[in-house]
Amino acid sequence: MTGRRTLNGKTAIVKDAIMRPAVGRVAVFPIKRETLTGMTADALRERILRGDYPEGEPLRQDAIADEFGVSRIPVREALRQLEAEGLVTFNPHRGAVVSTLSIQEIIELFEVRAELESDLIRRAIPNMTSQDDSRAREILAAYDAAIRNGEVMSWGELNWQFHAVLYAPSNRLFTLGIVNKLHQQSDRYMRMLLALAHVEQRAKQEHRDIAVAARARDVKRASRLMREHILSAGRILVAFLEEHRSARAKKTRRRAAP
Amino acid sequence: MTGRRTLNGKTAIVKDAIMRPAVGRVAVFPIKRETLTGMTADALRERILRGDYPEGEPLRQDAIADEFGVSRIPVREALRQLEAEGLVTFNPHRGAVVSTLSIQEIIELFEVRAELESDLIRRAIPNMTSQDDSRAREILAAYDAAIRNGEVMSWGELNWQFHAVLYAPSNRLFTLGIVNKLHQQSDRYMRMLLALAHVEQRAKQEHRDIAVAARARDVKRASRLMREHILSAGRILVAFLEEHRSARAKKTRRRAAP
DNA sequence: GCAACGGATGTTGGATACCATATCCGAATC
DNA sequence: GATTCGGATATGGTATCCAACATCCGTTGC
Repeated sequence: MTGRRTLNGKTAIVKDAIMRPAVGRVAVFPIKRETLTGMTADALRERILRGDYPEGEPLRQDAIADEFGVSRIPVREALRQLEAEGLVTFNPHRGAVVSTLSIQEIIELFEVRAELESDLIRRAIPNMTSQDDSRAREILAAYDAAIRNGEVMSWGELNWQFHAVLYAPSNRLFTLGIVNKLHQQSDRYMRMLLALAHVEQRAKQEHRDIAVAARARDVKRASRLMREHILSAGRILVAFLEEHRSARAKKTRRRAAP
Repeated sequence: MTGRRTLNGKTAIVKDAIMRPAVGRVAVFPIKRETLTGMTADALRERILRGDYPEGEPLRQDAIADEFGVSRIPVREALRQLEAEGLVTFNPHRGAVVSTLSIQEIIELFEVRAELESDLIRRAIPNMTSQDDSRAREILAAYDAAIRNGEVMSWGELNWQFHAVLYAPSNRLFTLGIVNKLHQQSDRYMRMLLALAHVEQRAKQEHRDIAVAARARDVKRASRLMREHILSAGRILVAFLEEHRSARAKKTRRRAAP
């Protein structure tokens, strides 16, 4: 066996399963040969993005290594990687914690996104085909279905896919990589206010409007709508966080000095 | 002794030296307590940015660990960090190499910079004070002196400082962090064509023009000049690289089949 | 009563030794 | 000439050990 089994039913990152066709048979499909470091990084990233590890949560190397059934080395390397992605913060000799963005940083995050993404869709629309249109429509449908069924989990992924489909015809992979990282950060926070129904409905309508403008190849309108879509989402999130954080700060103070 | 001595006169990252005042004396200044991983990452980053390690150069863990007088662990973590910064590329089981940006990626790099930095200076100018003006003037003077003395080494740092001083009044640290990383990548390539005198002179004049517009608090003009400054630098670099790379490709082909 | 001191304790940062495996390279083979 | 078959070599990873550091907590001293 290649993989490493957990001792007591914990998570475990398995290498097996995929790479075991029938006996004596040759594995035709290119087997996914990732390193443990990469898999650990992926697993941790997903947990952070899904909110399993909330803001400020300390990430103990031993515990994570234990849970995944690996040694501390790949865990540490994965954490370093996530640090450079902005998802994790290292305090020397005190370990890593899930990073916290200040209100100011979140404001900037959405404004940078607005800048880059309105530019991306502007460059993408001239290259769009009817295939892109129907692809966007499909994703929107899946998006709506997910909302109706209350699948909060898949929201982030579908939201990114919708944006990515609109930007893809720009053929700008480098920029898309940057924007993808920014999306990860913003989605991590957006998930917090998905419960608020009017936010979902609003985003859904804005997405629909953008798709229509793109289908009409209306560059200016689509670009403007995208910018406004991002900026308004940012404003709503910031308002929510300001209330949320000030409330939590009060509670902390009260607990500290009762 | 805290530090680790090299065995045979190699580079060595020293922890000592700084943290040893006179005997019995207390270290007043906050001693720089970085981890070896961090120091290794810094050292490697600088070497890559300075061009000591050229594009595509394989980065052997053992060799680096040896040269710095550390074990492989901090080296591997440092490399992971640099990977996420885009300076290094990992090929599973084949090791890390200094990353190479394609022409397309470099085009995008400069266009993203143009987008973000013209926006930054636009937001910064309303907050500028005469102190910022003189600070910019100082850096420009140092920049000129460096060019006159042919100090290619300090060019990248001074160039970034000039840009950073102009953007600082915007109070947008998050965006500045992104832009800083982009600058690192672009400076790495710009250094290649610093020998071309007309490029230096041109950049110098453009910087001067931008500084004048900023001093006049002319938002639109400064923003436009900055955008053009970045885009024209990008165009020159791309032209140079296209020639350079096609020439090298020919030579490689010839050597491969003589 | 309260601040300062001085251990416990636990975690990180790092070294070292060791191993399995993937990749590369050259020689032998067909 | 193309292919196959071994070594070399470097990476990815484990296990174990240790020093430095942060933090908590009880004690001391004022």
